[in-house]
Amino acid sequence: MALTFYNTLTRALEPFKPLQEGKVGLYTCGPTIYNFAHIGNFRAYVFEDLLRRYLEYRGFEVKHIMNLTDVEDKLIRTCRETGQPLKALTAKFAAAFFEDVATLKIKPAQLYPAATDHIPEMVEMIKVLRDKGHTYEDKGSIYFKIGSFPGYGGLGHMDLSQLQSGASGRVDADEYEAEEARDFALWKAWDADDGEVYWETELGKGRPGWHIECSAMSTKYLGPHFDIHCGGVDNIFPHHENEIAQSECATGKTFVNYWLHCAHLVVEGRKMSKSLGNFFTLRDLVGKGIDPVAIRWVLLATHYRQPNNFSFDAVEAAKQSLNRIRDFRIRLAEVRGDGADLAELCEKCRAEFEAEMDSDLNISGALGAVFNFVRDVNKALDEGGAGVRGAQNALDLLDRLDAVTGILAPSTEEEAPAEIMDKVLARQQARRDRNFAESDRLRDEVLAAGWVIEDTPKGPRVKKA
RNA sequence: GGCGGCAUAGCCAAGUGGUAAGGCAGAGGCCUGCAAAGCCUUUAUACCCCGGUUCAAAUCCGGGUGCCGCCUCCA
Repeated sequence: MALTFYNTLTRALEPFKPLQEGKVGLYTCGPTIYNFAHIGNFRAYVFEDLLRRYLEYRGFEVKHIMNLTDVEDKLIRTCRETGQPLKALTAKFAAAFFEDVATLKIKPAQLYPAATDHIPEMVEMIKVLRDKGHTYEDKGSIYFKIGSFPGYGGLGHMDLSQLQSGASGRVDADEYEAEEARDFALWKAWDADDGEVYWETELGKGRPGWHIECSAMSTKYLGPHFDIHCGGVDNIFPHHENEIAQSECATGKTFVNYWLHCAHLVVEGRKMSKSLGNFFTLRDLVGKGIDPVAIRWVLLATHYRQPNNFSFDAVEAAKQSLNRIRDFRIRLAEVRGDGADLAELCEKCRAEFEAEMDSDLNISGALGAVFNFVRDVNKALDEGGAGVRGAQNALDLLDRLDAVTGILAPSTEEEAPAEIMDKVLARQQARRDRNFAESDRLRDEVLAAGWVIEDTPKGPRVKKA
């Protein structure tokens, strides 16, 4: 079965065909680094990570570019209010973002180009658009005339005549300077509020609009026409719509073949908002002692086009699921002797996993296949029907699937400290003496210290509680 | 006002015309000195509501209700 993606452009499932055999150009809209990213943002980045990892699993060489938006209204306001230079502010949050990416085991993109490092590229593209008659100037700012691009509205399937100016409440329409409210800024002329944030260019003194950065940088690093562009559904209109307009008008080429967008995340069934008290950054959650891999699990385990309901019950369930996988791996690692090689079970799991993932990254179905595998192999182990080779085959398969999901790795927990192990040994002696009151007392002590004892035929196993 | 998405057990979540995957939690059993882990069995007369199409619908159509999103810089 062929790898298939749902393309926002056509609103249909399409077999994936890269422009170049075996290679994929992937551009994903990254964060605006004016604050710590929240878990809703990471839902998108985790989805993109899954996409990228699965493409690599499928043998594609993926060139993944994620931009960092480091000049924008909120940033400029903060600079003005705090007196900090723009770069100092963005450097701090960029560093925080990369820490968070590592925490969630997101595979880093090959490149994270920042908007402010690509002003010349943006100026160049705006000049081309100007020369081709797609722009107009007003009070020093340059706007893109959407009426000059016949395909405008194709991605969002928007009927332009129905657009209500300012309906989102995000802008003050009265202050808007474009000829038509639907037109968008390519270049914004400097005004006093911008303070020190400006560039002197052939277009005048000012700063770029938001949309142009993605067009300029994706073209620079992936070429004018590339394979996949991702983002959250909120990016469909206007951001991606505008990117298409700019890029296709500037280069005369098709911009992107496949547009993939993920649905939003809600928390406890409600839109995440500070007033509801359900707004979380990754740091907030890790600070509560939640295993980051459990967070990754919750963000990942819902199909990307479904709304994801992040709840603490779901985190708890994910944590238990993780334990199940980790315990399973421990059990496999302890297998000794000859026995079945489990080749059939491994092959069945692999085939089901791939079939589900091929189908527009159906991760829920794919994880279902993994859990069926865990159950079937556990059963084989119970019946003494598996040997070292089988266990190794199973572990190898989990490693391969972990390369895709990032949630099937062994526990990285440390060994229990010596004083705990002393108590474990003392408990063993008490058990041999059939002094169960003492052995249970020692087990409770060990548990109180944060370690769980599981007795196995080969002796006690000690795990972090 | 316009447009789009979603609604499946206590919770999370697949399935999108042929009779409800999987996980977590719960119940019973096996194993264990007792536990834990694991295994087995079990847990939705049925998929938001009301109509309709069909031999057959969670799945298609129409109408509701609720939630989420977009309609100029939010993943």
